[in-house]
Formats: sequence, C-alpha cells, structure tokens
Amino acid sequence: MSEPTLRDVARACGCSVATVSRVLAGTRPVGAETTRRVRRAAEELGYRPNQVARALRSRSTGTVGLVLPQITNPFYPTLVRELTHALHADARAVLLADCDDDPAIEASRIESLLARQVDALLVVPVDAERSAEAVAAAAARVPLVLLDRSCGPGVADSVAVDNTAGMALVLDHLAAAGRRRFCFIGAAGTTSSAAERRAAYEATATAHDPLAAERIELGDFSVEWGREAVGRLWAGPEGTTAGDRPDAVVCGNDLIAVGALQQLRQLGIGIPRQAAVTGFDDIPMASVAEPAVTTVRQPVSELAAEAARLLDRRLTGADPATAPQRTLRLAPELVVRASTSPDPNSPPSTQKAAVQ
Amino acid sequence: MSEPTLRDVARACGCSVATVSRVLAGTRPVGAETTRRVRRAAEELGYRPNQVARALRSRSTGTVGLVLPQITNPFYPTLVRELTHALHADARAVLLADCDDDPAIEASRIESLLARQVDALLVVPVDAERSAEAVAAAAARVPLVLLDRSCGPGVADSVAVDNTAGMALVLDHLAAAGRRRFCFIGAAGTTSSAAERRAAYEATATAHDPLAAERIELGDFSVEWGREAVGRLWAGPEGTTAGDRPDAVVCGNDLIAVGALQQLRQLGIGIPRQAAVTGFDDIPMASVAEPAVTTVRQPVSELAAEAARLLDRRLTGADPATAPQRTLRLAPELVVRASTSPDPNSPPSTQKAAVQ
DNA sequence: GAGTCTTCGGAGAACGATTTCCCGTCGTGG
DNA sequence: CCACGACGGGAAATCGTTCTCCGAAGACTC
Repeated sequence: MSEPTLRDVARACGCSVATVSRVLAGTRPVGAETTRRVRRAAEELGYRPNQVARALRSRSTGTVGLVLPQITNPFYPTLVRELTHALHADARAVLLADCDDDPAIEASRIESLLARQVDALLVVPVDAERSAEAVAAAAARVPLVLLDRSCGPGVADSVAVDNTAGMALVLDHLAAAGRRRFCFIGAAGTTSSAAERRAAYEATATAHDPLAAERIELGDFSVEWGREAVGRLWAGPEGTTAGDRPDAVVCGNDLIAVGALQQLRQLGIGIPRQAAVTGFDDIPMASVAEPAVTTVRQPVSELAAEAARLLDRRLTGADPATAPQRTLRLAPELVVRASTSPDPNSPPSTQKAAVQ
Repeated sequence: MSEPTLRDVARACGCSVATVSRVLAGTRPVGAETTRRVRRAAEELGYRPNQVARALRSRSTGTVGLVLPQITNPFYPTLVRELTHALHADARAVLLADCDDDPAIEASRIESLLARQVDALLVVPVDAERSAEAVAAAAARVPLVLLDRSCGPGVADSVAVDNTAGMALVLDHLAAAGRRRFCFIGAAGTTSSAAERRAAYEATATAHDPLAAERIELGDFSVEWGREAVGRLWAGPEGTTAGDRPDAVVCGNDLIAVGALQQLRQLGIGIPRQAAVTGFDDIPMASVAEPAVTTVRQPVSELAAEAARLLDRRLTGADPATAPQRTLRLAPELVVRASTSPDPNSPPSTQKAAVQ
C-alpha cells in the first residue's frame, strides 16, 4: 500500500537494513551477489529513499532558501531561473519566499526557512539597514549569500553587479554623445543598489555637469515613479527655458526609465533628440519599449553561478565557518539602444565594463 | 552551542520531553505551573522546533511543490507571488521548480519533489500530452492541482482561466469596432492554453469572417515569433492588395502581440488605424508597449486563491482521495487599450466576461 | 599453525519530534 | 472506607534513514 521503506526492501531480499542502505548509498563496498539482490528488490518494490528521514539523520536537507524582495520585479525571474538550475544541478531544492518589499515579512520568512532546516540561504535583502538584523542572525546559523544587493559590511558573502562601474558606463556613453545636462531618477531608501547607483551618479555626473547633483529625484523602482518624476523635473522652476532642461535622464532601473519615457513622450519631448533616457538591469521590457531603452545589463548567469559556487564552498568546502567572507563585484555591460542613440537603424551595440 | 532540542528544554525545566511537546504543541492540557515553567525554559533557550523531525514523525512536511514551465514567462511571477503568499498564510512553504519548457526536466523535477515528501503539488504542465504521464503518476501519490493549463481529462483538480470566453471577449470587441479581416498568431503544440485559444479563435472568428480560419500562424509564445509571424502574414500571396490585409491581429499571448506590434510598425502599418492588435494575459509589458496592447486579463489572484483552496480541501478536508475531481474555469476580463481603440486619449476600459 | 588483517554483514543506537500507553494522585459518590 | 473517574505527567515506541560498533570467516604473514 504505502511507500516501501528500507525495511521492506531488506525483508524482501533477506538482509539487513544496514546492508540495503550501504548498497543504495554506496557508502561502503558490499559483496557482488548481495548487491545484486538488493538492487533487484529495491527495483521491484519501487523503493525511493525518504529524504525527510535522510535529512533528519544526516542533518542536511539538501535544500536552500531563496528570499526575494518582490518576485514581480521583472529583474528577478531570470535570476530565479538561473539559480534554481544551478542548484538543481547540485541536487539541491529551492524553497522560495517573497517578501513584498517588507523587512518584517522578510524576517519572518527567513525564520520560517531556518525552522525548515534549510542548509543555506540566498537572500536579496529588501533594505540595507532594516534587513541587516535578520540577515545577520540568519548568517550566524547557516551559510548565507547576499545576492544583487548587499546589507552592511561584513555580514555575509555577497555577489552583486558593480553598480558604480555600470553607472560610469552610462554616463560616459551619454557624455560621449554630447549630453551635458544630466538628471537622475532613482529610488529613495537605503537599498544598496539604489544607494550605490545614486552615489555613482552624483560622483561621476558632476564631473561632466556641475549641476548634475541638483537634478535628482528619488522615489521607488517603479514605472509610476518614472512618470511622476519626469513631471516634477519638467515642471521645474518658473521661467525655465527649454535650453535649461536636462538632455539626459539617467534612471535607477529600467522600470523607472520606461515610465520616464512614457511621460516625456506625452510632454512631446523627442527621444533621443531632445532628451536621452537610460535604465539599468536590462529587463525584457527595456527592449520592447518605444524607443528601446539604453541600459546596463547585469550578468545574471554569472551572478547565479557565483552565488551557487560560494554556497557550495561553504557547504562542502574545507572550512565552512572560518573561511573569510567574500564580496564579489561583477562587471556589467552597456547595451546601447534607440533611447540614446541618434540613429535608430544602427544595430544595438554593447560595451563591456573593464574587469576590475 | 548547537540548536536546542526538546530534550534540552525538558532538562532545563525539569520535566519530560512529552510534557514539553504537549505544552508547545498544545495537543493536551497541561498544568498551569508546569506550562509556565516550560514556556520560560523554551523562551530562554531560544528553542525552535525542528520541522524535519516533526515532518518525519507526523508524515507531513507542510511543503508544497510548485512546478512551472518557465518562470521567465512574464505571466508567472505574479502567479508565483500570489501562490506563495496564499500558501504561507496556511503555514506552508513552497519548493520551486522550473522546467525550461521541457517535459523531461519536468518529470525529473516532479520526481525530486516527491522524494522530498512534499504534501502536495501545484503544476503548470509544460504540454498537455507529453506531461500527462508524469503528472498522472504524481497525482496518484499526492494531492495535485493543475494550474493555468490542464493536461488531459480527469487527471487531477484543475484551475484555469476560461480561454474560450477570453477569446470571445476579444473577437466581439474587435467586431464591434468594425474589424472584419481577422488573423491569429498563436503557439503550436498541445499546451492546453495554446490549443484552447486557437480553437476558440477558429470557432468564434469564423462567424465574423469566413476566411479567419485560413489566416493562422503557429509558433511559440515569444516576442520573436510575433515579429516573424507578422512578416509571414504580410508577405502574403503575391499581388495582394492592401484591402486584403488583415485589419485585426489576434495573438495567443501578450509576448506575441508585442512582437507583432514591433513588426507592424516597422512595416509602416498604422496601429490601430490599419490594423488592431490584441494579446492575452495582461503582463506588465502589455501596458508599456507603444501603443499599449488590448488584452485579456487573467484573474491571477483568484486563480491562486482557488488553487490554494483546492489544495487545502485535499490536505485537511474530509475525504482527501475520494472527493470527485474539480475543474474550475475563471472568467477573464477584457482590457481595452490603444492598440485597438481609435481614441488613444480615452482611458482604458475593462469589461468582465459573463460568469458562467 | 597461530596470530593478524581484511572483508562482509548484522544489531542497534542515534536524529528530534509526536503520541500511545501507563501510573500515580486527587476528588467524589456510594 | 473503598472504588472509580479525571487529570497531570513520564517512559518508551515510532517515523525511515545513516552510521558506529561488533562478530564471523577467510586470507595472509612469520
């Protein structure tokens, strides 16, 4: 009736559970004839090892928790895909938790995953500050890798794109195309990617345009905010002449860029003639917007592969706990599309950031 | 050092593990004074029940497997979000598996989830035919709910949108707007949503346009295919005059519609003046395309809620195995946008399909 | 030929919770 | 005064593996 167990197989082939376990797990050599008998019996009964029992005994579930701020952010599906495939290849399963961008939910999800005895956690923290406590507590209990965003220094291993380099690619590209009056639409809050991109913009753009730091609008990573922010920037101080308007709208991510684009078009601003627009992440939407958005592509596969590698080191490595923490910064790539390029017919070109 | 167990708590408060378990699980009344002592000890030690041990003993992991064809299809993230939230509310965790649109991978993922003793499975099958065997085998072992797509009759409980009703909404809307020459770009293969939408198009469109069934292009659910298919349709037979071109391009989903839109614009076809374009699903991309795509919105929250409810009935319900299988069809909603509406300034309107 | 290895297999103790018995101790009614 | 039920609590079996001991038997060395 019910699922056959090791006992059933042992009974069927007339030997002990220990022997069956050894044959099936291959942990110790077993006589040829016995091996054959065990294999046959297991096959005939359709025996499948119970992973829960195995996990209890071996103190390892072969399961990794993946904690995301909001899976509906179009940047994450690809990441999830790459991660699950990488982890499945190591015979690990993925417990998924979505946090609805709320640090409190995030803390409770992490707690729940730990209670389920995950072997490790992959966390994209909601917020650098408000996630820090829960993440640090979790990192003290299991190997933990921060992904895409970080969360205070020295908390855990971390893999992310080099936001500063990415922003530099964008700004250099815009400057090379003759843009001189920059503005930035980003996300408020302390989310590390938001903060890093903002800081990189301030630092780099000021070199090209002394007033760049004064034209910064901060909201959240959404299409709606992109629209609203353009409204604010273009409402501007009274008496502003067209010549004072920004000619380059640098956005904190692609969602914002898409919103900005919509609003600019509605205001009758020619893209890219009167204003160039750039995004960040290279989500699918960026390439179907009209005009297609120039953006910074994150190396998602590498991100996932490195995260899996870091986990593996901690889980199977020589010195799991004592090994020094690693922080990896991956080089992004500029994807030039029609929203900044004067010639919409030229094929989109990409440019890799220098490897650091 | 290591995580405290029931034994540790029992030792700390001077009573037996049985008592501690009873207090914490609340399975049997325990004296007031003892209860207090146990609670304090548990609190002080920071005791957290080990879910793996609990699962082994109680034969229930509180875990549900979610099997998706391809999480990078923008329709799924919202579904995943709703599902995880609904299941977390029932104190269940979600093991996620992505199949890369491959029935073989799907079968192996399902097998792996079953070995991990999931209490139930939520499956969006890759293909109605080639997924049937693995899904049926799984359904025989645990409660299983098919989501969004089905997979042969009588295999398992199933919740999906009413594709036929959705297609009817689209076609009626187009006909009411005076469109007369329909064409359809869909997905080949036996995936149930692909097949149902295709069939519904054939049946319904023919009523408005006798030639509708002759203008069908089948590929896959992607932007690229949308572009390519438009190329084919507009390449058409030699000598075709503009008056013979379709004036309505009905697409199997939004991705296809976006691709179609791009190609039509490139060909210089005015949207919606010369040709209307419609999609299906209402993914975020549909509303940011230019022009925004008229589409059929799937009731994703309801889909998730109903799936969770079906699972719950099987898991906690009166007669888990014997209860008759249920097939739910949810009513979709038409979202009219600029790709079919002559007046781009009028706010997008929505129209609910009649509840059946 | 006696002692020492090696090899193969079994018995049984974990792992950490739940749950079924069972045993005292009261209180109470006959 | 005794029997009986209710109640609080403990001992131990159980879930299905893994893994550590142990023992027996054959192979080898000196």
